[in-house]
Amino acid sequence: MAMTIRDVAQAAGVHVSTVSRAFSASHLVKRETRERVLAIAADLGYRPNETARALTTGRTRNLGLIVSDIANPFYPPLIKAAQAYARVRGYQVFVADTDEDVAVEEELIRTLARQVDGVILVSPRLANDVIGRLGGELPFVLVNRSVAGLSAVLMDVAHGAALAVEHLAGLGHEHLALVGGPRGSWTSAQMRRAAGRAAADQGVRLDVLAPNPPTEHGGIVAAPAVLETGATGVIAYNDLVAIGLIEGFDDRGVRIPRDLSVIGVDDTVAGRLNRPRLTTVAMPTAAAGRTAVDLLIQTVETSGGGPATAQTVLATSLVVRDSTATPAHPAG
Amino acid sequence: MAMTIRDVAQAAGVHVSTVSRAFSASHLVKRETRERVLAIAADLGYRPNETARALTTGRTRNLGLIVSDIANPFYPPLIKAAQAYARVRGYQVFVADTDEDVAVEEELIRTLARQVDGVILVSPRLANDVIGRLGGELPFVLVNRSVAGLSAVLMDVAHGAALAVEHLAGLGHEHLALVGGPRGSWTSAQMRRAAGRAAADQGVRLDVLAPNPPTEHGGIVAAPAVLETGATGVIAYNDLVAIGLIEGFDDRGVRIPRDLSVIGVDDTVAGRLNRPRLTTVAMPTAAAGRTAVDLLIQTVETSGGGPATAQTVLATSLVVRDSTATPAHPAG
DNA sequence: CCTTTTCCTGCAACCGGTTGCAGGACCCCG
DNA sequence: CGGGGTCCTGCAACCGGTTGCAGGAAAAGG
Repeated sequence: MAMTIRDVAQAAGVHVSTVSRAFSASHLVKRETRERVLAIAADLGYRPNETARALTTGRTRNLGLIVSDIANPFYPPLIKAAQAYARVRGYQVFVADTDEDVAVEEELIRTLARQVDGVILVSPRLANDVIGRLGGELPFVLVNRSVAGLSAVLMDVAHGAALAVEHLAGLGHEHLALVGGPRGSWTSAQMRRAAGRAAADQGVRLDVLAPNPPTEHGGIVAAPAVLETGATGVIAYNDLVAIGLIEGFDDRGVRIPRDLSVIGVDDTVAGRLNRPRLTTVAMPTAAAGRTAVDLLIQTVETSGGGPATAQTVLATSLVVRDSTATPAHPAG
Repeated sequence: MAMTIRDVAQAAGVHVSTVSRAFSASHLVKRETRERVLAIAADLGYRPNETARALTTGRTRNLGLIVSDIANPFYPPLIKAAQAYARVRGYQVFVADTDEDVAVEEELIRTLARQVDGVILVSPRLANDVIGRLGGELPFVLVNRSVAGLSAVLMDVAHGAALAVEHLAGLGHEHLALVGGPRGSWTSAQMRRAAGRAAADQGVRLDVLAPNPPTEHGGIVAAPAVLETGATGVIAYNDLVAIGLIEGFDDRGVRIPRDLSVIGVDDTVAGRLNRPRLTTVAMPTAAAGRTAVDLLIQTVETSGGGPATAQTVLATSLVVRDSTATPAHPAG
């Protein structure tokens, strides 16, 4: 079997506690003793058993990252940034996928609870009170969701939605549609409110269609309903939905951006690869991943340091590409 | 703090070992005792501490899944299938990303080693001997890589590559190019060999360009070199590279499939969304994920049961879409 | 030279479970 | 009524580390 601390102790002729301290970087052990122990450990190939260590210290140096759907291109940049940043901070990030299933989400959190020091929940679908309760048992950081008393990293999608409305209104569109996201989505609610306000300010009409699955298929399915509203500009919950919409429109002979303008949200590769290239609200996903890890580590390491909850809001911007244009039949 | 087994024992008026056995589903405890214990545990909100359990049993019921780049659309379906299937088998899958960095890959395996019962390595870039050595310390299952003595799930990309060559030759292309993948990629080596053989069989010329980063950018960069070969049909290492190539060609005024035919590998969403829709070799990724988990659990649970290494080969197929056509200037 | 500090290391309990062993209660049978 | 099984539960050691406490040795101070 693998080396244990006792094997090292024996080989070095010291007590296990000395070996332990040599590794915990304790200044409590004489310099030359520590160096000797570490040298012996190294050539015995000893590595401390993190599981055992976790049992006494209560700290695993692992973080959980829960997302609703890894296949959504919104997540990978966030995940990669979180993992890379955690690594330099000496932590490990475990990613799990809930498949958009609330029950799985809760169960996953419970399962993870004992194996990680804290969890990052990205766009969770759980109800506020459930999240709040769970937050009492384990350090949490939310991304794209705000719950009283919990730290969160928010992306200013409200501002992004407003920019989208203004962009379309500026092009001359007078009737817009908003294709919202799934039930329980904080982002969707934010968009809806901000878009509504911006539309009022700009004096344009805005119809809201929701809820919808946050996927390409959701977009395809929603396409006919959008056409029925008669809107000439559409803002979708995310890039995937936007792409689905475009596909659905295409099947009905409606061309983008000639007949209809479409805006997505997230700025994913999918939107960049799509033809026409998608106009979209860019979300700072990598920054969000890093910030979430930073916040979580901070919370974990100052445990009991009171309610050090922090909310960070990251800016969004509008990236104009080829899926938006002036309306085909300007009013008047 | 959270409930421990001792709290439950005390509340139930029994010894901790009895509580432990009540949970381990031991038939060693009287039926009514067990029911009482479980009831009390339930309303105390007790959940066994997996970390502690792992310490004595040596089993964590966690599996590691290491991929080179989560952002590559090839992985998500595999990851989702693996996680979903593992869940029904009572296991948890932790995903980690190596960022295409061999050093990170090895370090990750070492870090994970103690926290999981086994690891699935998807398209690893590590050298054979390193993998073999690591395989001695921890149960492994490889995907898209074959190393003597280790279980593996292979996708028959060789057959897929041959189909691609035959498809192009059948359309009338007489000069093909293969844009290979990164150094250390088993898949790339397989493709190369099989495509070479098929080209010879078909009596067409095949130029090989490698290595290349397995990304869209890698394709963009490789585009000029491909044009220089004068080939009229191109097979790319994967869909991402194919899409990059198409983008690179487009920048030079070369249209697909009018001027050049392009075939990808993997059948990812990216290829389906791309315009023109990508002709590609479909890989059974979801099945591979499930099979890998199955194999790994089998290996783990029959530990010491001898070298029960199994190799599973999954079939691939060619999906013809819009990025391939008859050559613009047929020879003759 | 003796007392006080400081520095280092060993001892042993503990984290939260699991499990081999032993013994008590009870039943069956002769 | 005694001997031999079953069945169940408690005891205690153990998994691989960590850490408060105590004590010995060396260094500092008087």
